Amino acid sequence: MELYKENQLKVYNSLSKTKEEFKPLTDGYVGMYVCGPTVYSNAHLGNVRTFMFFDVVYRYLLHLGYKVRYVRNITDAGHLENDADEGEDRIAKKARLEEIEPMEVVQRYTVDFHDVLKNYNFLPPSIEPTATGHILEQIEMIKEIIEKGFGYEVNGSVYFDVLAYNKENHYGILSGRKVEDLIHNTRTLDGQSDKKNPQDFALWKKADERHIMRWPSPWSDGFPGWHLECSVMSTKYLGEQFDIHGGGMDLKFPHHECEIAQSKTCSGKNPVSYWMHTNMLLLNSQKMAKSTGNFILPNEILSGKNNILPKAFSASVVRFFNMQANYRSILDFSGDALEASEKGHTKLMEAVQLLANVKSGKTSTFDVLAWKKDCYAAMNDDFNTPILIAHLFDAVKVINLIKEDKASLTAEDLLLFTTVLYNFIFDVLGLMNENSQDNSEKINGVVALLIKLRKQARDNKDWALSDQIRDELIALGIQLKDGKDGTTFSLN
RNA sequence: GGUGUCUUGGCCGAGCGGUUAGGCAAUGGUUUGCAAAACCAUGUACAGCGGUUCAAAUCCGCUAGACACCUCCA
Repeated sequence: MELYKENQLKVYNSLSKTKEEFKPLTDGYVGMYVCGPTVYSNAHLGNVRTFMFFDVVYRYLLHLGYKVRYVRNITDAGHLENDADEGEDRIAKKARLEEIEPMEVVQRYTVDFHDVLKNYNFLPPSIEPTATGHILEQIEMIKEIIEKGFGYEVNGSVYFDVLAYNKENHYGILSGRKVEDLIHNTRTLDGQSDKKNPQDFALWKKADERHIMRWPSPWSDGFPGWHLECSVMSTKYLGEQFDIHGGGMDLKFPHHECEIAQSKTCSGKNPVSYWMHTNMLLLNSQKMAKSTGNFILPNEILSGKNNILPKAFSASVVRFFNMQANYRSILDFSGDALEASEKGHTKLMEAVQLLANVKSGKTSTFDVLAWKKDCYAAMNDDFNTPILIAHLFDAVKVINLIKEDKASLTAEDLLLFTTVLYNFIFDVLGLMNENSQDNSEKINGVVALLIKLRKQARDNKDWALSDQIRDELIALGIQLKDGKDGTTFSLN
């Protein structure tokens, strides 16, 4: 039997602002769409926090036995700078600055993005569509919106008529806004707009002569508005209605609001059952953002080449750090916090390694079934990874007690225990045991030899020599650990 | 100005009406030739004020502070 049948997942829905029982539209199948990056620069750690959380959502859904179609787009056109209607296409701007082709920018940062995802052990989504690959579909959708009376053309550009939509619908339903309030509080923009009212957003923008990213359309040579691509691609690959739509909190308004308006205009239905939003990652108590320069790049953490952290950290530690906080909470990034996570991560992984050599006993002193239930309960409760990790440390304690002969598990329990632990650490959380991968055969052999020599010295009470071996190894980053059953080591 | 979220022990961070979250650090102990590492045990909290309740970190109100969105943003 599939695990999802015995695990009732609860999901916090941003739309209802409550935790709801998760019921897919089609039993056993889940459609999930997550707003991906705009590839006009490197994805920073704040961006990655969102993708990392949904990676865990994806992993857990798969673990539960759901068949998941996970769509995460790449925005490679149509994402405008400043005001969505007066600004300049982000990709095109970067290309002009760097004097390269727009698609060269797209390629460079897409490759970088994928490099980061690989380093951080992400599962690839089922489909990773691009905006430029769906210009035709976007034009079709604009036509449909115009036909239904919610889009209008002015000077070659097409806008969505928010006030018309709001008569029968609630524009602002997701972000808790009212159109009337928006009208009062919208800042006056300097550029003259073709729009009927400032809340309207662009579906298609006419490109001026210098604009290099452009496509022909019934209205003008131009490019699609940013909000459109997600409506188009989610509908195309997941249908008019699908289960989960994810993204960062900052996309709630206006991006997701616009998506709802566009999709609902075309299909007449609410497109998404569960809206999930991740909270922001802070650096120096401020939101990480490309525009302010307040950010750190994921690969800079791995290399240690940055001005923020005292040293390099592994991808798995960064994952662990992220998962120790709830995705709906603001998380403050700092070197101290990462270092604390690193130690906890090491403790966890060392216990996992110990587990491989643990022998079963006649009785079980630990209730493995109850523990397993707790682990699932944590994840079933809106993907509560911090609670899951707390339970994983219960397991660490048990493993260490077994090592000290103060606890035991029967063969059957030990197998279950190991399976569940591995499932959650590696399959669901996507952590990696880098330590074991780093130890090459040769290093293992050499250190084993030194341990042997040191043991001989110690047996002869030649403390000077044994301490020399120990101290010089530690200087090289190799930590010897004297235990009851001999000496082991770990690399720092 | 509008809207929303948040303020937990030395630090990070769960909990969201009654039971020890967890990690890091600290203290004591076990272990060790001495150490390191490891393990075991332990403490200090819920921004302030007021209210509801048998019971509040948890619900309500006010005050102070922080952050976010309202304009591109994961």
